[in-house]
Amino acid sequence: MIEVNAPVTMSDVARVAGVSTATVSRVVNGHYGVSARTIAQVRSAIEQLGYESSLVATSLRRSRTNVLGLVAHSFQSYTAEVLKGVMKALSRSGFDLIIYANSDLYGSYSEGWEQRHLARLSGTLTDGCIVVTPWGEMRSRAPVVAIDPVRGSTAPSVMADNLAGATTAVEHLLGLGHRRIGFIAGRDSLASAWSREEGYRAALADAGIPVDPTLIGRGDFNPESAVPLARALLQRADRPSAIFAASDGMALKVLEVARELGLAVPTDLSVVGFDNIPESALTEPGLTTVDQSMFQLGYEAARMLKSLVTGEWDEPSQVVLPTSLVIRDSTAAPTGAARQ
Amino acid sequence: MIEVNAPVTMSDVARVAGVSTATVSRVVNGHYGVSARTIAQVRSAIEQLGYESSLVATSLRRSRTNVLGLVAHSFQSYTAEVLKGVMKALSRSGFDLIIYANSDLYGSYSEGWEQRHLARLSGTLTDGCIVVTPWGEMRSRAPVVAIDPVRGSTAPSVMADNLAGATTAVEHLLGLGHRRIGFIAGRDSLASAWSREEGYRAALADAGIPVDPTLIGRGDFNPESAVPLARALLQRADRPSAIFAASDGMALKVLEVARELGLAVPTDLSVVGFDNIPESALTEPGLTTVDQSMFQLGYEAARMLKSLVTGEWDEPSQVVLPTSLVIRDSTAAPTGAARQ
DNA sequence: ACTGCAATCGTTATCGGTTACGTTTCCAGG
DNA sequence: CCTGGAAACGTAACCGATAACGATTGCAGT
Repeated sequence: MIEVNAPVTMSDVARVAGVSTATVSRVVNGHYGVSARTIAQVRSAIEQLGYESSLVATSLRRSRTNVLGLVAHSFQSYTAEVLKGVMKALSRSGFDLIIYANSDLYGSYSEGWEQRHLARLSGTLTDGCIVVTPWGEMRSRAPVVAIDPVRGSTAPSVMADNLAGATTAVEHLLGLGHRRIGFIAGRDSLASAWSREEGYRAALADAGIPVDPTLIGRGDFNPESAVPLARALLQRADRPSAIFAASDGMALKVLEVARELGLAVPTDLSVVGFDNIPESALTEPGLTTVDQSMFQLGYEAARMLKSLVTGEWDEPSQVVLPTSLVIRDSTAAPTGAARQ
Repeated sequence: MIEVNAPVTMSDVARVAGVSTATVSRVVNGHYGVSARTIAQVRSAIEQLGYESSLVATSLRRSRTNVLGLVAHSFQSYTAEVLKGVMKALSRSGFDLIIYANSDLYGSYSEGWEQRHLARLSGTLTDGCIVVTPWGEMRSRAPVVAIDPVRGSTAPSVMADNLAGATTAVEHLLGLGHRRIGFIAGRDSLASAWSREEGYRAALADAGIPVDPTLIGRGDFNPESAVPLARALLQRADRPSAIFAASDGMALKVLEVARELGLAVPTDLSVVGFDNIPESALTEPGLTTVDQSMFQLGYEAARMLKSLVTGEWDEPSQVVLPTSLVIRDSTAAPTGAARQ
């Protein structure tokens, strides 16, 4: 009779098979030095007891576990999309994935917890990690690939071509005739936030329009952070005719604020976001945004991590992925009223 | 100087602090029996070395880890939504979450791997698991909560009110005037598939319409499985004027097949799905479907698991959540041509 | 000064595996 | 018959932590 409630360990198998745990281990791992007859005995005992090796015990002793980790600072649409890409890349690769999420993700709580989790995992459980977090550079014994890294990081990373994407977005607004374009920036520490702001500035400069610092709001990619900034921009007498937000999450909040203030989009105000999260297609009006294929970000990050772990290393360590502008219904030419 | 590349263990801390590892452990876990002076020394050593306890080693020795697990058979929209709910429920609960995903999730490969992963995790790493998989009942030493369990399972589970949801969906079609309504069933082993079919039958029975077995296609919730079934149904001379699919994934494939066959939706064919995954709002036309709040499913499952793990146990073990019909543009009254 | 009990801290077994090393078995070669 | 060496297998150390237990220390009570 099989005991279902008691965990069956290797020594249980060893006892039943009449061998030592070392031999069981050799059979399980297919190592050399076990006679065919013994192998059969051990396998039969494993079958009979329903033995499964403990991931924990194995990883404590071994260096390679064939498990990769993903540590994310939050779990919204962005991360979910990234995750799908990661899973796709790991499909049939022999690597399993462990996603570690802590319970405080909804608040900003402690900045250091990703680092803590990374340390707790990478010492033993995982062969390497993908991190997607706005806080600091991660240090770890095992390889780490960052998605959307912090500014100035030289570690392996994958990111979108934020500069080009932002430039295109602003050029789109300029092409529609907008001249006063507000900007809501992302978290300053991230390379992406920086590049998106650079793109904004570059596009304006190219059009010969001086940057008005008062039209720039300092958000942090957290959607809520955009609310007061949008309110401030839109309640001004000389409000901008368009707002470019550095993320869709923030852009969607701009739409909300606009509605709250009685401004029609795109008639009274044009809004452009960045990311193209699934929700952006669902709003009314649909959000014009820069698609950065978070799926692709995850896919490439996982591919890179795999090659780092296996020691192949055949490509550059900082990958930049193209973006594309997705034009929906939140942008239009400015009306006379909003035009200055 | 801090060594970043060498993993710093408890004995490193002990050496620096001039105490034993047992004392370090006591300090880390806030146990009784350490003098204030020693605590300070140990803390300082921890700080200096950047020590983080290894999750693996800890969980091997301890019974409680304050980590819950999630094992899913695939990682599509459905699971992603569930996950968001789980994370919300775990927010600030003191429980962290580990999601284990294997690399073969894209194929159907081996039916047993969830059980294997569950065994590998629940022996040690996690205090309990949420499983969302269409295969079999899971046995584990630690508590397990199933989302959308297999039929006849008496284990703790969370599921939508599939019977009522399906009934409402079919009644909606009947109300529009449809009389020949096809059905594409889900994986037979799942309680949800069974109930949705029951709802289909019940609604027809209530309307006094005999069930035509040839109008029922046997899918398995995998979107691809719906393709040949939809083709078969729609190429018949007496094709149904409406199709109710047991999942959105399958319903979206029905839409594709209809387009391929030159049938206009909803003019020539009405389609209703079940789940309300995000994609269903994006298709053209938008899919009428039964919302089962996968977010809520995840949320409730996590809540239940928490109380099972902490031994509270204050609620029934099989939770059923309400559903609601979401009417979009894929359903309309049948036209004369399609009406029989 | 001596005993007794807490408080404090180290020693060691243990969790479930892996693996270096040692031992035994077996067979071929001298 | 003896020896050598490879194959097969067991023993025990070890991974990084926890906790039962024992040993030491400090201090109050007599």
